[in-house]
Amino acid sequence: MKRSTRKARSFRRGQASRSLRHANRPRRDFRTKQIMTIRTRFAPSPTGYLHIGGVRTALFNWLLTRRHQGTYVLRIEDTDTERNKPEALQPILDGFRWLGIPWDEGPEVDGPYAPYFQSQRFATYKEAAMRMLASGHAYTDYLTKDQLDSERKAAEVAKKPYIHRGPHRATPADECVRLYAANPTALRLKVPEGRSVVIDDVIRGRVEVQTDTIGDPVILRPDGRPLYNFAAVIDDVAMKITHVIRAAEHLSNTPVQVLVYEALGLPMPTFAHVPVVNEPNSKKKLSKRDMKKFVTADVRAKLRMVGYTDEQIESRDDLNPATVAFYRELGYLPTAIVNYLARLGWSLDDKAEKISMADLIANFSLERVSSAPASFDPDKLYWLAGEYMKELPLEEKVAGCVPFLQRAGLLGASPTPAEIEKLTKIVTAAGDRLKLFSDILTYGRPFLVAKIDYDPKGVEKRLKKAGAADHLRAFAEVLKTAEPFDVPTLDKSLHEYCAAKAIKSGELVHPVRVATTGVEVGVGLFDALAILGRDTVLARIEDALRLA
RNA sequence: GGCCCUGUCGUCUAGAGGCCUAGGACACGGCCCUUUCAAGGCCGCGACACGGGUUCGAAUCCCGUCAGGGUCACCA
Repeated sequence: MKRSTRKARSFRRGQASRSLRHANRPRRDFRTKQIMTIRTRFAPSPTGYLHIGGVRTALFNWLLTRRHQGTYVLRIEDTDTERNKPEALQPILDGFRWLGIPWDEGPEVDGPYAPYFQSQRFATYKEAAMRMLASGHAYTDYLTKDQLDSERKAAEVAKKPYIHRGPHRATPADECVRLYAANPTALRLKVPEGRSVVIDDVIRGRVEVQTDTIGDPVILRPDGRPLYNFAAVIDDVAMKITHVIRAAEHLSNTPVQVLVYEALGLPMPTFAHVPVVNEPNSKKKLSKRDMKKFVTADVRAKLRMVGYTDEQIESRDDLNPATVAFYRELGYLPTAIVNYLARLGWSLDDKAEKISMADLIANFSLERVSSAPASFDPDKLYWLAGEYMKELPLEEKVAGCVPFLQRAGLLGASPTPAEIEKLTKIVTAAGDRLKLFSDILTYGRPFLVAKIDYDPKGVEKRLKKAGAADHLRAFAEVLKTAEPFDVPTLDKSLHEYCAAKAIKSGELVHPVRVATTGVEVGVGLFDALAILGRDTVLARIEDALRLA
């Protein structure tokens, strides 16, 4: 078993290098049975938020179709009507649009294989299930939930694996059809005995599973709603999906699906199971459940800074670092998120980290997707966010900051040209310090409030220091006549003052910074003074002297 | 527990029998620059899970062990 897997893997890698070498002729060289256009799909269930791991899977699907001029489908798997809420779809759609991962077919855009909601396709599943019932590939099962549970428990007590086989397995097909017509019930797939199912996975190689280890799964509920393993197959075929690219957690479902393809005599797609995304510094899957545990004190502080109350953080389940919404709320650039996610478990070569969307599209291949799980690294995402922010045009940076300032009450609903001009100066002065749009709240605050708060630590360290007050008073006199009140002049004035008094520039720079901005950390001092303007600077120094 | 998957620096990865004294990136530490913080420059720390084979030669191929993970629903 292990042997065949490893062989398949090295075989796969051999293929990868070949297709890399002939990257200019992908269509011809692409190693699949399909010659026709590639069609992939991402099939979320409406949960109310976009999970970071799901986005990566979707991205891989999307990237493959962009590279090969294929079609990317978004299909909504909402068959579990008890759990899914219709309004829970919008955040997912919004999220993908914001990230720049549009879908060619699916909700709101439709397409030739509509509808793209499984809840609207029940007739199709029913029809297919009836065919399986008639051909003897499925059978009726009247066992109740309680009976099933006790079977399961009995197997557990006996320490035997629970492999369900219903009482009607051996019932002739026409009898099952009659039974169902008279009394509709759950339908199960009749898993063949004593053979194996082989999955030829692009990422994992050859995977072989014995059918005797697979219980007969329900494919249709008594009320006609299909189960995932069944509906997915029917839809993938109906929507002509050529490549099923999904999370590795679905690998163990695949044998069941393969049996459904076989039972219905349907063509099989190429499978690619991408490894799961793990929690930061962990070997555990970044789970959809208990995401609340990622809301650490640090995370909470950031959310509060951008304007969320504790109640909101508590009640909304998308405000945590496992969702896309979280990064959007904090002002991460979507391009950085896409780049980061693409590199998580996939690589272009031995060097590339920052890869543009165009390069991603030009070079993405399933062959270079790692087969081992990858841990999500918030630090690296943060770094990339900064890298992308550096190259964002100034006007776009300013525009990105505006909503954050408005929410914090530092800017009105419709900013005046003068306000935008000032903000542009602040953003310019902030330079590379601005990595996230929300960083403007830190760097911009001293310039946007009428009255600053003085950081007690800064006051203690810089203003109460011996000599600081005297220098501050004397330098304020210099500032009164500095003309023009701009960066070069201020720079020159301060250094001349320090030279004249024979003090190091730091002895004056630090007190002036704390006096005029209230804090020890911020944009360059002369930039700060110039933005504030002479009157404000003098007034704040005067205020500060009362604390010194 | 059964089945399946996976093991290269803390993390993401390069690596396809000799280009490996194992490369890059994030993080971390130090120094430089400097007006604080960023940014930038330089330097450093740091990994082939283990044990057997095969081979002149193994991170790479084979076997085993160990470890981690995924999954075992009338969820998806």
